[in-house]
Amino acid sequence: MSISSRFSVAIHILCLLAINKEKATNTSEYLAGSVNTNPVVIRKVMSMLKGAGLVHVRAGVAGAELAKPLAEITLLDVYKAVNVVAENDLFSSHEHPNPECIVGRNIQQSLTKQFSAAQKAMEHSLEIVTLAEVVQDILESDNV
Amino acid sequence: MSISSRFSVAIHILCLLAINKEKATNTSEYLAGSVNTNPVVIRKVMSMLKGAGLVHVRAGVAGAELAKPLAEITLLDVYKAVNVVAENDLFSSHEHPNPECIVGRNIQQSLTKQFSAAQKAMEHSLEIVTLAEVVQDILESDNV
DNA sequence: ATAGATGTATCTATCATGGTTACAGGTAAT
DNA sequence: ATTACCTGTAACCATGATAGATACATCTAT
Repeated sequence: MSISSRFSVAIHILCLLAINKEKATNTSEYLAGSVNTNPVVIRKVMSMLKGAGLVHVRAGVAGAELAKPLAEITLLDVYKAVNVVAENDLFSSHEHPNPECIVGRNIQQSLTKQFSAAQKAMEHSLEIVTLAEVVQDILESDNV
Repeated sequence: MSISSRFSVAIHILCLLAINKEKATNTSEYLAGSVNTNPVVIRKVMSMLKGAGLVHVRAGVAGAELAKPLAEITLLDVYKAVNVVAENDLFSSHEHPNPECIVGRNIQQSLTKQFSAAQKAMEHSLEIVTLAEVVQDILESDNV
């Protein structure tokens, strides 16, 4: 299993919006060309980013733009926007363990605790990085 | 997406092996009854746990037992044993972004860095918990 | 030899993913 | 207002992972 590439696509899009300032050229087709996918895939992701208030897009008018400064968008914001992992659902548990067994009737509570902690640790790691850092990374790599 | 319940099943099995000391009764059928699944599912998981050196099982002979003390088995050990997430593959990235775009040709390197950090944070959270704690949790919950 | 267990191969239904086509509806420019 | 071009979305498809199930080979203790 793997977390959907919708997340990486979303990051890609947002970075590109930040770098390419000419709003009107940021069409779903242009973005699809950079990501190397279908324009509809881009529009679906864009729709989620719009719903989360990260971008401004208008039906019928070419181009999208960031709704916030780069430094105010964390990777966690993007991750939540594109809904790749549901709340407390990074790990799945077997359902309906046998309540007549001591392990069966108590393990879920314990698993939930540990799984939730692990998921939070991962999400916190995403929370401390902003898109500003990612863009800077990209610019620096390109200058080498 | 969600990480396979093979992981939670594996934890369940190991806890049960620790609690039910009568080795001979720990057959795949008995374990399946507690987990509430098919005995073959149990045997598949058991096969992976055996490969990782966490349990002793012998073909043809009923029952399994832990190969190590509970306190020496971390959740990370189990997670790796059942192979639910490949190395550096918790997050998937879109492949073949456009190398003619500055974002396209540099983002993967940056994503890999961030994704790998997030995955490590999650795995570290699993590493600091041993099965001994989970079993204790189970016993305590049951005594309330 | 037999009974009962593990080890696996194989098949199935189900579901998420990513890509695609098709089209409805919005907007701006002529 | 017509046109050209864009976004928004529904619908469909191929693919791959998952969890369950059947079937059977193989092993071991009695």
